[in-house]
Amino acid sequence: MTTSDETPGMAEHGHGQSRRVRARRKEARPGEILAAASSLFTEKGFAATRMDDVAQRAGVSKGTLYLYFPSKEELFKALVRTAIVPSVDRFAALVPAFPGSAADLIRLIVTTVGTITRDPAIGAVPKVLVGEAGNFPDIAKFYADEVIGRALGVLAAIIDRGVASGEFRPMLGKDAAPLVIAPLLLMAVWRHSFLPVRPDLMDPDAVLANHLETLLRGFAPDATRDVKTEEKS
Amino acid sequence: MTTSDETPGMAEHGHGQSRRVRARRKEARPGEILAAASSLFTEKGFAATRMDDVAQRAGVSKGTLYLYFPSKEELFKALVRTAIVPSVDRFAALVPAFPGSAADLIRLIVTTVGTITRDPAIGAVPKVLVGEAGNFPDIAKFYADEVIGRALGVLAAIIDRGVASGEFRPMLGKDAAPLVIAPLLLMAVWRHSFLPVRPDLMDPDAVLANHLETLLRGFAPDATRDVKTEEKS
Amino acid sequence: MTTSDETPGMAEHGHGQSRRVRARRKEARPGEILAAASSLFTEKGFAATRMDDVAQRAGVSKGTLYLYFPSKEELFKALVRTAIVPSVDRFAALVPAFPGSAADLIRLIVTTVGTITRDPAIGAVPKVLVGEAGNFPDIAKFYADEVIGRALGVLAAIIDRGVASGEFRPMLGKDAAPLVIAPLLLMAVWRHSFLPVRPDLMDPDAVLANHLETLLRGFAPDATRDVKTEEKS
Amino acid sequence: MTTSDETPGMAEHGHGQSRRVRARRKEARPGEILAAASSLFTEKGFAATRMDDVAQRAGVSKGTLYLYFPSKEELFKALVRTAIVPSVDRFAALVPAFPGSAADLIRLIVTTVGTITRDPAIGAVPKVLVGEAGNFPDIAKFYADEVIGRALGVLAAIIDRGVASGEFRPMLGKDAAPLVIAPLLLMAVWRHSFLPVRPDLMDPDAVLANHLETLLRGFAPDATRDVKTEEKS
DNA sequence: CATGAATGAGTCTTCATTCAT
DNA sequence: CATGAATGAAGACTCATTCAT
Repeated sequence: MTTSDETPGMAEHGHGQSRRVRARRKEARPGEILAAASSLFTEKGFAATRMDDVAQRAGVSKGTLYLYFPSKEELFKALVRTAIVPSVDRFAALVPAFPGSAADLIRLIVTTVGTITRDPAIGAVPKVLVGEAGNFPDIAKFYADEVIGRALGVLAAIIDRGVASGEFRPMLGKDAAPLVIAPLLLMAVWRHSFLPVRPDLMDPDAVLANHLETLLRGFAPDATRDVKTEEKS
Repeated sequence: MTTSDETPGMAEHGHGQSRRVRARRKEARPGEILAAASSLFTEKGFAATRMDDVAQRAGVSKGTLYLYFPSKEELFKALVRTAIVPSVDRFAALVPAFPGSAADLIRLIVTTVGTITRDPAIGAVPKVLVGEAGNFPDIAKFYADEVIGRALGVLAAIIDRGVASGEFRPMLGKDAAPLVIAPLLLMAVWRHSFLPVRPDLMDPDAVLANHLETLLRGFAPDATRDVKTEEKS
Repeated sequence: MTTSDETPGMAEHGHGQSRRVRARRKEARPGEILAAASSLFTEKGFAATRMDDVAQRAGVSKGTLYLYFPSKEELFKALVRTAIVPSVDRFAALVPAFPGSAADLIRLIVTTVGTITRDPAIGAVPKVLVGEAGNFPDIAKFYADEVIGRALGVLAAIIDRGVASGEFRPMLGKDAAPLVIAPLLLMAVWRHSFLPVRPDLMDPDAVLANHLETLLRGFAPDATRDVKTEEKS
Repeated sequence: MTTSDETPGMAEHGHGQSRRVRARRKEARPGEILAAASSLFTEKGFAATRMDDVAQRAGVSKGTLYLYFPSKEELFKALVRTAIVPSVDRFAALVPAFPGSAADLIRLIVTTVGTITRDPAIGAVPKVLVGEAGNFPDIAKFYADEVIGRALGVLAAIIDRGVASGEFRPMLGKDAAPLVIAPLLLMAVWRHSFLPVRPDLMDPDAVLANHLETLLRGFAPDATRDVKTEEKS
């Protein structure tokens, strides 16, 4: 807020070059800090991460942190905003224009998200949120609204579309959407929390492959098959 | 407020009686403390829970905590031990003796665990572990070994049995087991972290019902059907 | 608040003595802390006094401070409350019952307050308030209401009484009351701020003696008076 | 908000003109900074005023402050020097040449100073000094020497002159001089610290009028005097 | 001369842990 | 065994001061 880039074009006239260098640095700072914060929040959790550590890893002093983010909590919120929201936006934009079937779209989403969660800077967020949501209800609210709500909405719409076209068996998209992402989240969390100590227990890639297979088979309509054993749960 | 001085006048009557009460209390203490710790860890996370709060909710003094648990971390480990491990044991014992089909067994497990995760004292643990695993690798290891490893092992065995008997389509139990619990964990976390702020986004019961339906349909073998569109993902 | 002395009489039965000692210490703590805070606020001002210093001078640890006062500001408020308000109460109670003339009463008050302001623990307060009133409007309000307002009210009542009885020349007590205390405040501040560096500039006792003389002469009515009652104070 | 970029386009016209403006500005800078510092010290006290705020209110950058004043403390010293000392000089010069009586001179001084203390830039100084004298003994010393000592000296000389001429009753000017300024200081402080929160408690003008009346009556000699010259101020 | 980004020492406050009673 | 007053290390945040541009 105080760091608004006022009159950005003006400086070009005089010693524009020197300004340029400064400006580039100044503009890069928030990103560097966010990257440092992301990796530390992932490793240690929100509460256990000290601002000193963030500063050190970002290569700046403690005071500089507060030049760009007014508090630790705001730093985390900014992380959520910059790391997650754009991804959701991308997918939301994808849906209406997608040419293929609903199953293909789900396949695409699961595969892509599965890849994204490998990025520590992104996988961190769900992990931290799970741990800290109770302490910071406004963060939880923000995340629930901006990320989860919209992501589930997009998925539910896809599923409902598949149901309407007869591609999927009858069900409510709202009740099925969480099933699509549940294993993705589990894998993201797993990678960050348990894979380091027990790499043998789970092979994320094999699990995700099986997830897609099982999910789409499970969504398929009855057709003329005789697999009508499972009625009510 | 929570620290109601229950039965304050009782002890005055006689030593025998008061001692009885004392003794009974004394044995109950660890359990009361664990219960208090569990609910607080759930609500606020491990780092944000103060020993003061635990003492208050347990109705004892802060010093008493340290009579039973040498540190906050040990308190948490004890919580994991007492709250989770027995449940896993119970299920592990169930598997070999179970008379029904593999699908029935999975149905039983999912339903039962789904109910269990409603108990805040138990739902807490995964949530806290996710958030704190990075800080306390030995806890993560302990939990990965004692709980996750064994739980997944049990599930994998069931699935492999179902595959062997032709009840399920060919797959590795190891790769499928996580799919059984992923939505269960998601619901447990959801209940604790986001349900309070966005109760409209998800109906846990409906999701779990759909989970069971989708999962078992997805596990079913091909039979003589023509749903052979999904080969490799 | 959390330190409520519940069931204070009960302990007498058992090891009452040991409790006694503890209790005495615990009860003395707030006073010791207030005394330390008072002297430090006097010497250095509110903002420049570190809680570390207060703790050290009070002979306790930093944490102990927060056991009794939830913040630095509350510590200061408590100081105002305990150091000043009772004195004002004492004088307010004095006025209606006083047998002598209005002049005698003013003489008594000025002399007594003059003595009181020698006590560093009390002289501190006006000094600090002057410096910090702008930062802590609620403290200023509290002090203006509880101390200044009431003190001026008492003095104004005395003066109005003197005017009514013909002992003083016609004037409004409200406009004259501040004149009574102005030199007292000046002396209090002087003692704390400038006496140490320039002890020669002013002799507080001689000034106060002259103040009394000048004030009561100045209050005397015109007329054919022989107001030679006030000799030396 | 206070930092309005006044005349932003002016400099673009020509170098000669812009340089003029610059030069004029440059000379005005110290005064602008001092004015900003004065108003802020008044409002918030010395310690609670940030150099950021001073810079902003003065309309310059933080770095510029240090171009003119090497430190916060020196800034304050300069404030004392420029705001107060000249006033005292003016009065000191007045005394020997004054044609009227001692009472008239005191009347003049009290009235003038009473007006001056309305200027926030000047009323600030005593207020701040009171609060900070303990922290900055050299400031206190400087102020006690340069301002208080000389002011009291001037007043004492006037009073001694009045005593010598029989206009005043016998007394030491040194002991009476503080009485002249005590209510003035009280009013100055009052205006800054308490008038905002309790405007009803005191009417500074009425009090000062009564002060003059009471003081001069109180200074008058006993005897068969007819010093009934002073009616209303 | 002027700027404002960067610094880091210093301060308030919290909380796990200890120990005299 | 139980208590709770006391401790002090640690962390978030502020702000006077510096210096490259």
